Amino acid sequence: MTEIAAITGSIPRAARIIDVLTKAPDGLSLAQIVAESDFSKTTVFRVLANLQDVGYVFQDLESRQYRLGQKLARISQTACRTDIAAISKRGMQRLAALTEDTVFLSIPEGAAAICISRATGAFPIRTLTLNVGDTRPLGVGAGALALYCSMSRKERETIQRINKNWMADYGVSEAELAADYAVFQKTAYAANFGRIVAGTSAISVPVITGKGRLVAAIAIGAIDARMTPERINTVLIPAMWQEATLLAQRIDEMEQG
Amino acid sequence: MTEIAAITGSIPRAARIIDVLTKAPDGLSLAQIVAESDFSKTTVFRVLANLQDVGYVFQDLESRQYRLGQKLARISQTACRTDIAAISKRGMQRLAALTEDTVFLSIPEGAAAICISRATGAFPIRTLTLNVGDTRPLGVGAGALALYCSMSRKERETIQRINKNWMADYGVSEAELAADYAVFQKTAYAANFGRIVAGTSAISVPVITGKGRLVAAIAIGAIDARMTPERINTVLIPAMWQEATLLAQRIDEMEQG
DNA sequence: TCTATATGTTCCGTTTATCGGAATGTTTTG
DNA sequence: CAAAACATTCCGATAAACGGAACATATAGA
Repeated sequence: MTEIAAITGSIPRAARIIDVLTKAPDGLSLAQIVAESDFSKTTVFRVLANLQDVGYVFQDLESRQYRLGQKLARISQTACRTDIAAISKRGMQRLAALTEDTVFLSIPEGAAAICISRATGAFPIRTLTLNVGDTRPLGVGAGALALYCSMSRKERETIQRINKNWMADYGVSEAELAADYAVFQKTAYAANFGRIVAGTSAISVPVITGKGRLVAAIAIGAIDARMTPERINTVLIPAMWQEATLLAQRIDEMEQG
Repeated sequence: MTEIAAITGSIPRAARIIDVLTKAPDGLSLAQIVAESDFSKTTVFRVLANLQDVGYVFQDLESRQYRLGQKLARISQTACRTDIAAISKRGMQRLAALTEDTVFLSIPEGAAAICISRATGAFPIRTLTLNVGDTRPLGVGAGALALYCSMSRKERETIQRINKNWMADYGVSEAELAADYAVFQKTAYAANFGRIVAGTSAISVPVITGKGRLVAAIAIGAIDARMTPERINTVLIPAMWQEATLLAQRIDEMEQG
């Protein structure tokens, strides 16, 4: 019963407009933003005026089109202290090439997992369950499950409390999550067989630095037929562990040097 | 007559809080943000809740501290399509080493100039008129003046209209700006002798790509004693033009390759 | 372990910024 | 030069934001 909740409040509206502008690096006219955002012309105009005041947006002198400003660029530089997406790129591509499946990289953020990178392999049926930028409650989906299972008991409890409703949206009960956790403890990887999208399965391993900090999870998704125990154990998991270790090392290096 | 205008409205408040968080990449507690921002606890809490909803901010699970989220990182990547600050770094450092003075790089954004990079030379008296991130109305200060003077007549008129009040804040009249423009046309560089900060002078040249697009201005600032016509013409300007040409080439390469 | 203090979260009546429709300017287009 | 599209301002009604105070939770000290 997903009520189509209308966006309300200035900040969500501003975020929506920034989102629209993000998809058009070369700028958009007021009318275009109105069309994309479904807000009234006046509202868009006023929000844009506010965003201009704070430097997040500016208006091209000739075209009058609105574009994202440098201020946002500066903010984001502190938002991602180490650019894991960039560091991991090569390893992700190696995995995708080797396995021919789709490889995802997710990081934890609060009680959510965010997909920050994706690489697709050569296999003709592609499993694109997650787009870059998508978020899931920790524990739902292979990558988010690997992250969840790699956290302390206290953290896991906090997560369950926070994500109660969100998890329900995905139809995942606490019992199922507990079962998944138990499996992870035995196999040392997270698995999700067709729970989110029927016909597709995914497995995932965590990326943990030398100091024990959980930084990400590497996941591989494919159609069920390609996810045989045989292939998982002999091909996928070894390769994933290798890349996870490599990535963890590179992150350690970055944060020291 | 600078009335201390209290920040009002959700968007400016949100921007202020994001600013505060930008200065603390490792997160801040609610109380700390309240202290830094001068908003009531309730307001900060509510704004943070909004920012969490849109993914700009998240709360660390254990420490409960608030931090900037990945969403902002992604937004900023489109905000700066070519990272001029990064590309220019070496050249800026070369200039600072050669001249021993302070080198600034500013880019135009709407009717403003934003300083996006700075390099300091060895000379013991440092001229730090601009910080990275500072904005000036186009035409005020050497860098912003070089940008202004490199624009079309139509653009310059638009700028004057938009920046009328803002320029007045700096005590720059339209007549003075017109005079500066005339000088630029003759000398091919912008100069600002002690107008903004007494005792310091600055000169600037524009950075223009092969296709004629104005992308930035390189400026050098120093105490008046170091800004002799002799030194400007034989040392500074040639070096600046060289680096400006180099930078323009590198930007062209970036945007094609 | 229990108390005290600091910190974080919710409640609620008041105020004020936000809302969108309509009117007014402004620029592009035929 | 007229008409259409587009951008900006105005305005009354309303809903969202506001902050103080009450409540809950976490941290530190006895």
